[in-house]
Amino acid sequence: MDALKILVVDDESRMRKLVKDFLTKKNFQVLEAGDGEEAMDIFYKEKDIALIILDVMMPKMDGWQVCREIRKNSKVPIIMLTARGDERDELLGFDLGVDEYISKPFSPKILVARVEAILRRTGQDMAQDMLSAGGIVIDKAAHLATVDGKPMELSFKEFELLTYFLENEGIALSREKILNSVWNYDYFGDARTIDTHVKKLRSKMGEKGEYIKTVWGMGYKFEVES
Amino acid sequence: MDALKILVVDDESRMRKLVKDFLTKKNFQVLEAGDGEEAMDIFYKEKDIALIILDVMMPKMDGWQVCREIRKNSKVPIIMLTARGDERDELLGFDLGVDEYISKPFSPKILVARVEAILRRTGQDMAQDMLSAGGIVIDKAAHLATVDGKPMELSFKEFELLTYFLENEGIALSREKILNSVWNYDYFGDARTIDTHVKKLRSKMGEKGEYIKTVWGMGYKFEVES
DNA sequence: ATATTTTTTGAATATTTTTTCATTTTAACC
DNA sequence: GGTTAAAATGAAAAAATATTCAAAAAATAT
Repeated sequence: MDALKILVVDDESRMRKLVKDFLTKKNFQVLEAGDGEEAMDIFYKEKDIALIILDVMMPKMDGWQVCREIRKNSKVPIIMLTARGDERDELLGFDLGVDEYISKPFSPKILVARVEAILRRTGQDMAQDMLSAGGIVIDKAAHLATVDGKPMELSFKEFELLTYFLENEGIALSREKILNSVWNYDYFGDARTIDTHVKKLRSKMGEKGEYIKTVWGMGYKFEVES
Repeated sequence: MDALKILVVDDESRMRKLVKDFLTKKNFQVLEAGDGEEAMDIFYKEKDIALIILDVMMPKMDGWQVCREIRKNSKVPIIMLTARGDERDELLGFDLGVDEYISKPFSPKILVARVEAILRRTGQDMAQDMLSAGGIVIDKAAHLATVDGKPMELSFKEFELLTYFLENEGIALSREKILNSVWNYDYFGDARTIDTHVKKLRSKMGEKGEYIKTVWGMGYKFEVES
């Protein structure tokens, strides 16, 4: 999984470094720009910037201008760094499509929290780990599986197994293959243990348990209808 | 600390619901009135309304009348919802002591921004860093958490942990992840220490302790209901 | 310094999951 | 149909994991 790119725009290099340090620690890739023009350059060159942190006060092209310019082409989330208590700014900003404000001075912790919250909200985070087929939905982030909207109470292994099935919809999977993927590769117990798990899965899935089909002399296959 | 009360007056219930939804999310308590008379009733009955959002066009008693009536006794901030581009209205309104205009149709985001700006301006603010879910409210600024309005006595770590849970509502969190976020990333103690904190949190949260769910073989998840 | 509170640790206990295994049922083939 | 191999089932043992408690250690306040 690649790190998400965050562009930090501020004329003070110390501030950039501070923010960068904290975001880097959280496994983001941080790009820096010292002024608005540079920011635009980088933004257009790099195709996949996930979020921009923008200081309002900058020489040449200020934060608002940069924001306006970017909004012409992109909906990338923008966090503005403002001086404390300037609500006029905020009003202006919300019209421009700013996602969040953080007033200086701020704690890096808050910054990081907001960044993560926004990325989560805009669904860019963790690649929206969702899977679905035939009314069964798997939300990896929540570690939750539902049938027709109703949550199933699955154990860890059951969840993993069902996920593996969904990821390989329509493909016949040998017990060996399942064992190697869902269990550890060095596992060496009885292959029949899979049968038991399949049994439980099927029963917890109700009538949709039929989607897990037995492939005789071979293993199992997840398939919706036919 | 109690949520601030906002009175929304509009004859269209759909509009009221829309506004209510957004404000509720930001942790305001929203009261609704379908016409001017009802609005006056509620305003006099409830002593501490922090702000009123008032539609101009209403049957019986229109927005102006309501505004005039309220201004006889109170300086509570008033936001008027007007049809687009009716400047005559605005002129009239400023004489009457209207604090802000928002012309329909508006984006709820803007509405929320204005509301918060006004409350900040009039010093009633405190909305800042609030989080809430399922009757649990966290005021980061005050470092205070409440269940159904009743404050919980949380230690520092407990507070941080609960905050982290709220910030990641619905997401399964591994112990490792929790450790890295709530504790320092270089912390290297026993992961069981989380369990102990969870236990205490749950007990202090009363029956809502159930919202912190155990994700077997994985960690914990904060989730309301279901 | 001393007292108090918070945080962490470690071990006992409880719970849940996973695996095993014997038995029954099912499918494929003659 | 009868035979055989494979899969489904159910119950129970084994393993893994979570909860709880009490006490030690650390941090804070007095």
